[in-house]
Amino acid sequence: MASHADEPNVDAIVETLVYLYTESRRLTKAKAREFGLTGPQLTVIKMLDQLGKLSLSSLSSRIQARNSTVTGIIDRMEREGWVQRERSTKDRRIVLIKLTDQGKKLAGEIEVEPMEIFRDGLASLPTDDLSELFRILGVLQAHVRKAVKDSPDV
Amino acid sequence: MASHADEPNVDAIVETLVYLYTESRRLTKAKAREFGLTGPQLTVIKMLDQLGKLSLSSLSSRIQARNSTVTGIIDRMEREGWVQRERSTKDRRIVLIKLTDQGKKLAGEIEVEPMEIFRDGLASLPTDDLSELFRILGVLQAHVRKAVKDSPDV
DNA sequence: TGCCATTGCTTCGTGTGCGAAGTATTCACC
DNA sequence: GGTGAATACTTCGCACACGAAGCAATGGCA
Repeated sequence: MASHADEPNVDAIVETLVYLYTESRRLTKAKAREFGLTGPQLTVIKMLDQLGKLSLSSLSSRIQARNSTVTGIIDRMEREGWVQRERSTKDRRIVLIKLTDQGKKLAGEIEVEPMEIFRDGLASLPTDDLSELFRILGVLQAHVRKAVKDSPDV
Repeated sequence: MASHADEPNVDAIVETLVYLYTESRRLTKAKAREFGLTGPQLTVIKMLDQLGKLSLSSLSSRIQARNSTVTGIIDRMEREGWVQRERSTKDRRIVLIKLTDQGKKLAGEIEVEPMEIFRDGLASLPTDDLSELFRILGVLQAHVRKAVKDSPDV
């Protein structure tokens, strides 16, 4: 029910956003490769290094992926010996993920951030632009969150 | 060589951007499903409907994917009878992709845009914000393009 | 004209990414 | 305390997504 094609900028903005996301992800992946990691694996290992043990679910929501996706990622990381699954004693449904010693060592050697190129771009912006961007994206996020909530997921 | 963690907004912006992209893609995928399509297939069919015949390469660059990815997408769409491959006579290396009659019919029935939720959010913004966003994203894009050009792809 | 680098596409192997369905566990409520 | 709904995770099948390697066609240049 949206009326499109009334504001030509919209198409350009969407295109730019997709470009920024896709290309940043590609460059991150290429960097991660140098450490024998994939993109998502880099994100996970950094996150565990900073936050310690995390349940699979909280890991999923933090990296914006579904549990079924993260199960696979952790499977492969466990196979490589970087992480370890551990059943929570309080709630035996919960699987906690933690870095192994080898995983911690690897995490320490990595000097790359996920979406690093995009971050660098942001860092080069004047503070005012950063604030504006933060504000506007916030509005957009609220809009999308509402749409997600109202969508037929129930 | 970037100094991170100096501007707390950066992390939040990255997170928001990833959220917007991921969730918009998911919702598009869900909408596309109602027409028996996947997300990328929806994008391709809309594009071909608007632009007519396109080479596989130009299709790839327009949807921000690699040729090897698009080959697979077109394989499946051809299997469903929506598109057709056609060898260019001018340059026999080039494969032109075009909609079949069935594909055109389907394209006409679809009232969804790729990233529609994000577009809707943009449409609800005041014009000034839209311009600001356009400008700032443009700066970021220039930054990333430079990084891509300088990366060891050569 | 001939040769080689380049271009356009496909093939292959691996890793996401997801929904649907399944299992185990916990919770809510009676 | 027992039972059904809810939660946490896994499994499965399918569709991207990509790099590397391969093949065919084209172009550049001697």
